[in-house]
Amino acid sequence: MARNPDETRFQLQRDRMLRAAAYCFNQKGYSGTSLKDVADRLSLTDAALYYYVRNKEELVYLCYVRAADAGRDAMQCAIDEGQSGLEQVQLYIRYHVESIVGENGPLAIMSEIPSLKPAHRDAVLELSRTHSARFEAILERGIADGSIASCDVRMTGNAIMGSINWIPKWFHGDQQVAQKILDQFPIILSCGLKPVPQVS
Amino acid sequence: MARNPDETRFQLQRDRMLRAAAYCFNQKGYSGTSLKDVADRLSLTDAALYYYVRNKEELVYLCYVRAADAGRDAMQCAIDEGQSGLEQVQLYIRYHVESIVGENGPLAIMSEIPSLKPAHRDAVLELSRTHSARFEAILERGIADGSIASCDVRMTGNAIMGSINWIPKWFHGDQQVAQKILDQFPIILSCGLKPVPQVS
DNA sequence: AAAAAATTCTAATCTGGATTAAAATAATTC
DNA sequence: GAATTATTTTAATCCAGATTAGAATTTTTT
Repeated sequence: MARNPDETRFQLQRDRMLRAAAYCFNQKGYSGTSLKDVADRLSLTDAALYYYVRNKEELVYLCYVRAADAGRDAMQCAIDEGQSGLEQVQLYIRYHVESIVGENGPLAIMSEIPSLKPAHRDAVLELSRTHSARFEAILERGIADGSIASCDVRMTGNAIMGSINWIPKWFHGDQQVAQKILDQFPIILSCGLKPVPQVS
Repeated sequence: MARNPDETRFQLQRDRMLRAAAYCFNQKGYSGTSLKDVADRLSLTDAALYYYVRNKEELVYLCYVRAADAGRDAMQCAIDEGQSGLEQVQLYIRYHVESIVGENGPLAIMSEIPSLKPAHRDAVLELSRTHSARFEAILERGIADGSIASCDVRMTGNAIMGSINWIPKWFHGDQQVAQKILDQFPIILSCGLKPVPQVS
């Protein structure tokens, strides 16, 4: 009966589940969280989860796809809105961080890609590679347009993304902190990129 | 008979074990690596590992302590050798990265602290907190001596350390890459700190 | 409000991989 | 080179936590 397939009860509940799972995985690690832990956060029984996912492996997989989607969306917005390459980098950082610490719930840190089954693992790796490549393309665009100093885009990309990816390890929901991250990270991670900084 | 307790056969073999375990954990994730995986890398039986550690939990714990020690040593050298705060930051990054990608083997990424048993978890968290605090102290020293621009040291610390901590996720032993990381990371992560960069 | 479909629960089973016990081998000491 | 100690193996056991089957409940449809 739902107009939009994303509004269906099933989809909504499943999404709640993915957020609960992401929270647990980030907090207690993959092996440290049982399906019961996830179920408890939803006031459900562990067995109920199987109505939404085939098994734990698929739960992880879906968490990762969800995280990858958020990253992709953040980058797309940044590309659409930013003028220079530098601006796009800064916007991307802001938007991605926003989705990590913001209200659409925690995003799972992709710590366990290798334990996914081959098909899922390959899919996630593909998303991950594409994402990196697109980020490096932004950096190159910035170098071309002069907004970013010449640099090794592969290493620079890894450095910046690493910083972002690590956030869930130390951020635990405090909104004061969330605001600080949001304010500081785009500056910290990008001001080193400016070829001719302000002398002020 | 060994002069130095660190030279004893037992100690050496255990250290090999920790490196093998760190490699597996970083590569395949905690849950994804069985004790057999670790044992295989050493041409041993899984049961033989129990001669060196009480159980898997302790194996993880020791990996983390080892990683923490490396970080601590890197920072101590940096503090001893660097003049300005900025220089200390750059040296720390270089030394720490060196121990991550260098020959004293992979260092375990601390992804599973929460699944350690309380006593171990607390010990590792303590090491971790101390490390962060010392790094922030360096940043503050740099701000005081003018080599580092005023900034939120907590966030800046998290950003830089996150970048470093994430390296094992994408570095898999290629020594070409190792050299690049070593060359680039200190620059990427610190040049944004300079209050008055060179105009060149 | 009965029937159908969707969702959740109870109560098992099932299992991979951790762990243990005891025996076998290798290294060291005397 | 016999005795002692250190290291590794073989061959079970053991168990937390994933998974399943089927019943119970709740929601939706007609």
